[in-house]
Amino acid sequence: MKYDLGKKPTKGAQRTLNAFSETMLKLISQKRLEDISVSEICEVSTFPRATFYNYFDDKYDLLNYCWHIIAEEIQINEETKITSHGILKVYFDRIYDIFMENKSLLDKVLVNNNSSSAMINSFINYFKEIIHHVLYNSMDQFETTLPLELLADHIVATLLLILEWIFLEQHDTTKQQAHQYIDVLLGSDLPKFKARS
Amino acid sequence: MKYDLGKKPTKGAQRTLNAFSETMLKLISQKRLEDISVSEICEVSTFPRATFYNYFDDKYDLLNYCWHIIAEEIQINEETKITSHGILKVYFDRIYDIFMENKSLLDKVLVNNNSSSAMINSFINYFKEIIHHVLYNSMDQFETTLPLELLADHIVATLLLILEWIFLEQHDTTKQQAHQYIDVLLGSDLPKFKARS
DNA sequence: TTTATATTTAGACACTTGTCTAATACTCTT
DNA sequence: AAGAGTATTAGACAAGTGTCTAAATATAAA
Repeated sequence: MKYDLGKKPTKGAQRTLNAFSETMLKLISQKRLEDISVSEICEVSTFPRATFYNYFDDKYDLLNYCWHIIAEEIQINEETKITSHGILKVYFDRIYDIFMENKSLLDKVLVNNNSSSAMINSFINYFKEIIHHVLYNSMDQFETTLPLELLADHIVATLLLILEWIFLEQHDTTKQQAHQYIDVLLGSDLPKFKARS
Repeated sequence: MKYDLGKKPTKGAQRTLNAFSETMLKLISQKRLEDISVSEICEVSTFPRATFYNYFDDKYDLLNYCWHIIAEEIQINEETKITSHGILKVYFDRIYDIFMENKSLLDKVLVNNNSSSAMINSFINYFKEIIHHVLYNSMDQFETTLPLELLADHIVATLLLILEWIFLEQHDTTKQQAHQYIDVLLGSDLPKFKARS
């Protein structure tokens, strides 16, 4: 990303960011990511290519920014301190809700991109990263003989696998049913969690 | 892949396939995948670009063929019929051995591509696919309330996660230690397996 | 309102991509 | 050794990529 999201953007910058991300979401609802060029994104957004490259490295970078926009609602942050092993389901539920809110968009995108590994990887990896980040900072809660990083990776991968199963492979599943999947795949007795002190 | 790997290749075709795959492995040991162009691959191989496109769709397709070459030694096939739940470790060990045999190559590749998600995804996804394929055909061995596809995905993802931890994130780990990781992450009592009939 | 700063823009640059053609050369069988 | 079937090749094509300039605009803060 060329543009610094740290500072709060000016009016014009925000307009430009919005235009490009909305165009991208529109285009991936209509055709395969591979068939979308930066030139086309710019034509649809009625911005010149030079402006695109002021903000993004390439179309994948813009795509990542789109996930960022969608995920902004998550509000998982360091303050969400862990009070019980139910925390995993709290994380899971937040992402589940976001995906559910954006289900019609996701479904449209999948019609054209269900076999595009670049698209799927981009999407899954984005959410893996943000969950991994918050989860790893709570890992002192866990009692395990495993390397903490490895355990965190495994938990995150498992949560995302279930979300992928539900939303990308489109197996309608209630939150309750999904919680059962978590219990089975991560151990129904959750032996890896410390007793509360 | 433009070329049909089903039929056995002629002498010339084999020579060409070898030249391109050897060049690719050489180049990814030297620089980032993103910085390698089809033109460069062709210059190093002293083949014209037209020949490249006779065989491959693009550089990612060639990369996939490279993993195919490396994985050919695996010899996991349908005949390897499952006799006990130890089968998971059999699969794991085969890939572990292949990665170990190619460790010096992997290490060189990672120097330049440790942050290239295209490279890592290509590598991991290739091996996920081949393990998934053989594993899914043995899933009647498992006793579970989960959808079989989901359980298979989870097992494969977990095995690959451990291999990624060892070989890509380069935490030296013995096969025995890795087996312990499998036991813990997939359930030390392996409750998901049917009793033998 | 002015000014410093940030953003947008047109156009040019060298380079890469994937496809196509038609001529040439190889190599496998018989 | 001849012919059928494969494989290689040069070069051209339209399109896309990412970078760079320098001028023109827009914006935020004093």
